[in-house]
Amino acid sequence: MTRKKVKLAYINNDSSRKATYKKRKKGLMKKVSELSTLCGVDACAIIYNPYDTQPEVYPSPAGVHRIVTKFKKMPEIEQSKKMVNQETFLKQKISKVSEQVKKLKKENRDKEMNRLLYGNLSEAAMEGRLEPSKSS
Amino acid sequence: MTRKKVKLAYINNDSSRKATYKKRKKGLMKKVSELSTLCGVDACAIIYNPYDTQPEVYPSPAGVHRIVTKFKKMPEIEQSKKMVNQETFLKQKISKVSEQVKKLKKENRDKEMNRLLYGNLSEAAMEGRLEPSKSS
DNA sequence: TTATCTATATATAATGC
DNA sequence: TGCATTATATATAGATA
Repeated sequence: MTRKKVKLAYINNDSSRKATYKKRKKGLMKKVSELSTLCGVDACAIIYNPYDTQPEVYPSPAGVHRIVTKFKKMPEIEQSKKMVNQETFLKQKISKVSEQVKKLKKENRDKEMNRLLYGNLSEAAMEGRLEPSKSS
Repeated sequence: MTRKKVKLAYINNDSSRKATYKKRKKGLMKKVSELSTLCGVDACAIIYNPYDTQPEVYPSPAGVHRIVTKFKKMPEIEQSKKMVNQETFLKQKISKVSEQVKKLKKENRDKEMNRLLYGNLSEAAMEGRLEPSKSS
């Protein structure tokens, strides 16, 4: 049974989008609640869906108001410093991959050095790491 | 290696609380981002931690402001209707368990009826469903 | 439509560097 | 402190009732 492997894009099918929304909203609210409890932080979430004029909030309208008021008092420039968004995620992922690349390159250099010193070509060749560098 | 089984309560140990905060905040922001994308909803999150004066927000300060403004325009009573919080979670759990209890009771009645009609005591007894009702 | 059921995907606690 | 690993726990897509 193939169950998942969802691409991160707007779900066109109405019923499945709604179903996903319901499940994920519940999960999200639980996560916010857990973070608050475990780490003693003040957190809130507001979700507007197109099916409803009212937003769904955590922890409560009053709680949201209190946090929002705190937030509004802060100058926008200060707020930006701690912004967390998709761009940040992507950047994190990129730097992680870059690190891996660096590590692999070093590994290759070591292998190559080994080959030159001891003529141990077979092992490296087996691992497919010695393809001639194509003219790119 | 025993790895997890965390109770949902404030983590006293400073370093592990901070580590947990970092991980879970990241996960949470990702979840908000995914919900927005998958379901095309307008969502935001604000997290204040004690280690920092600035909150961490999704999707951006401007986005939060926009959503928050929408929220503020709404009368409080309307807001309450769609409140999702821990109380709601608990209520949901309770009603789910209540349903189970109802189902099991019905099952027991059926079993008992069967016994009376056909004298098929053994099966029901094996399943441990025929304990005498205690005076409670 | 809502609820339940599982196979899988994802998140994350503990650990070592 | 932060990052990487990995064993587990949790979330959830898809199917079914």
